[in-house]
Amino acid sequence: MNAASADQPAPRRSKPDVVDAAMSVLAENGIAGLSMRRIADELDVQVSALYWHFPNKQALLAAVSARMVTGESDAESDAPDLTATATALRDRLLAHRDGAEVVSSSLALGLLDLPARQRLVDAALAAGLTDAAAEVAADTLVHYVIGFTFHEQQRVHAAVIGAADASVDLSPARLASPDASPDDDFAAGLALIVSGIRSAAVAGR
Amino acid sequence: MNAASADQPAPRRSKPDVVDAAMSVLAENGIAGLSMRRIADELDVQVSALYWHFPNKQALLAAVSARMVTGESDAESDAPDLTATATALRDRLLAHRDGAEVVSSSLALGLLDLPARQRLVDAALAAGLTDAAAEVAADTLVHYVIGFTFHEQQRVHAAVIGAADASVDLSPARLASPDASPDDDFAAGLALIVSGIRSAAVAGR
DNA sequence: ACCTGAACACCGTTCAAGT
DNA sequence: ACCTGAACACCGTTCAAGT
Repeated sequence: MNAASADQPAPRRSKPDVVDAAMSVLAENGIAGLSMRRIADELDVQVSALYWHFPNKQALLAAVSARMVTGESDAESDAPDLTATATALRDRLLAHRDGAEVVSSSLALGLLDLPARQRLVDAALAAGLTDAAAEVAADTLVHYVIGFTFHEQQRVHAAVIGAADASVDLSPARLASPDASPDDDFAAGLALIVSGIRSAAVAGR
Repeated sequence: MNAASADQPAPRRSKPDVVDAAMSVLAENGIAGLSMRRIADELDVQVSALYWHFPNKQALLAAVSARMVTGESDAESDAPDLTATATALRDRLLAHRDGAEVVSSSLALGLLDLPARQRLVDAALAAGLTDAAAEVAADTLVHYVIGFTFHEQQRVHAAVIGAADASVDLSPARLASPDASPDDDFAAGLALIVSGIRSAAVAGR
């Protein structure tokens, strides 16, 4: 039907095209289904073609991660705020299927720069921390945001698979306060850390 | 040499034997090299034999995780202490190659009970938090410990592979205070959270 | 009860060769 | 510069069959 009549100049793909394809495969299949072959299929290309654009899968994943955590809102936030920046990072991760896991691995491998981290450092400095303490505070918040969101997103996946039974599916925190949502739990834990950071500012004076 | 002369009664393996084999494969090859086939080889058994003992790889990993985080020191600690319990959990994770990653996935899938979490809840209650706040505090600490250690252990791996260059290999915190070790950074972040928890105890009174 | 042997449906990565 | 086609060395899981 289309083999002989095709007169197209054979469309060539760019790096951003590959990232686009990877992100749509991720959205549809999750990180477990994000294979190089599926990405290639999405682009109507052979798997080996991907290796001209990226040296390996991790590098492609790092580019996907950068897309997730980098955006317009970076310049908007005028006054640096710990809670707002941490919450915005969480929202970014939640906006993509398995976002926390993808970002976590790129970050740990040193393949990703997290813009939110610098904003957290600035906010901590503005709160009165020393340079060294501000770095520690930023890393603590980043670990908390990614850890919490990773856990939350993996649980969604586990629920779909049915791997965990109903009793385990409820986190212990939910038993203590049955009305709390993940958002509330996240905010409560975040408030704890931010409060600790404020104390450090006072103590370090 | 040994095929015809073998008179052994064909040794059968138990569940703990499989976990033993998995842990030694993990120690030698890391989580990336922890395959069902390598575990089977370690036991001198066919891969399919593993599926009589465990329904799938995740269940085996959960049993490995439980070994890592459960131990004798659980009953020893008389007075519940937030800092000591969090530090002890970190030490457990560090004691095994890729320990944080293995435990993290089992935990997120709801396949692992973390004894340290209950001890953290108890410590938070003893510090004066409400029931709901103590659960949040425990989860916050668990996320921090696992997130920090996971990041640290992945970086070790990245350094071995040589994936990250030297400039990225140094965390930003290290640039600010060049003498700080991972242990110091961990302790500093932990102190931040514990301080926040103490504030919550005062505020909730 | 515990394990073998063989298969199924996949993986990431490499590489000569084409245009 | 960008991609194909084919191969290499792996995966997790299933299942009939053996003892």
